[in-house]
Amino acid sequence: MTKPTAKPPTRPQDIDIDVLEDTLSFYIRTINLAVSRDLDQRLEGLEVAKGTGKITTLLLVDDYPGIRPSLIAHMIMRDRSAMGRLIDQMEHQGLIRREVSPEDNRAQELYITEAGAALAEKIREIVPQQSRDFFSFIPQDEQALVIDILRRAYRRIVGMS
Amino acid sequence: MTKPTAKPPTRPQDIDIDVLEDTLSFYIRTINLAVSRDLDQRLEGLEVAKGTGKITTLLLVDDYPGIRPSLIAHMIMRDRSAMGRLIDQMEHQGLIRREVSPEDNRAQELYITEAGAALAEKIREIVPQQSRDFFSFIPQDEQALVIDILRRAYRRIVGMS
DNA sequence: TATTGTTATACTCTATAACTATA
DNA sequence: TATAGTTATAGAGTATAACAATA
Repeated sequence: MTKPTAKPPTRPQDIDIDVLEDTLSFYIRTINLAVSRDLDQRLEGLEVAKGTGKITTLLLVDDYPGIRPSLIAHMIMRDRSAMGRLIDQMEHQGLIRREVSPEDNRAQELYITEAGAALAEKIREIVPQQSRDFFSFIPQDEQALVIDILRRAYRRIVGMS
Repeated sequence: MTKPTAKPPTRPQDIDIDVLEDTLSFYIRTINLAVSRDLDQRLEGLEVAKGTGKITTLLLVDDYPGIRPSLIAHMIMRDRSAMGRLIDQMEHQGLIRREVSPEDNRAQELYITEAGAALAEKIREIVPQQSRDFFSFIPQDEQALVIDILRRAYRRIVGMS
């Protein structure tokens, strides 16, 4: 048994990532970093950035006037406390407003503002486009395939199916 | 034009997620949250948790004695400053150690410790298993398909191909 | 007793820039 | 002048638990 004399690799091409090579969670986690950073750049200055929460919240409040915070929290996989701070922020930015539910005084109802609706419109353009651009090196049919499978995963995780 | 009288949805099944429905980045970002949380639970107490960085670093240092921080930083998509703190932490935990490169005094070489090697062994079991378990509701062949496509995305992003 | 949302805290990650030492 | 790594800092996100009000 001799000490290994091989020089360590210096280029990404020379690296074998071990068991991570076949581990889906690894790819989800690393690609998430890259695509999230890219998205943040695209959204720069647009009051929405960092974390999937704001975008989804804006769209859902726009689509469903009166929707409750706890339902959105569920859809974006955050707890109520994180959701509360998200809403605080978006309310201060004038994107949404909250009312106490007349039916259940514990609960709130969320409504979009004019500024929020305008931003939602922009978001609907930018966000899907960013995704297509970022993954443009993956052929369309393969992208559709991945989306199809991950959509089912998401729906299963949040209990949509 | 009358005010909408429809009641807002109260169940995930009744929600349409708008343009996010066909947006790959959305699924990557949300599923990342869920799978990362699940992985953290599985790794509880194991000195490795939060962020893909530690796991990848441990495996690469174990596989490539003398590998440089900047190369690992590149593989895990972090900058040198984040990498430095990661190494600090793992060094304090006794998982790896660093030496100054004899060839280039600016550079460092990373080496695994006994404790680190032992942990790497455990990681090689747990991490792929967690991924398989978490995504077990996706049929094997579909999982392989997604991995295949995302692997190419990852390799492209970090310049392995 | 369970649920909706709030508050407080401590921890981690992130991004940026300025810095040193060496090449 | 460029590169490897360090340090400092400010901002965000995360997780947890305890809490108030209502049902």
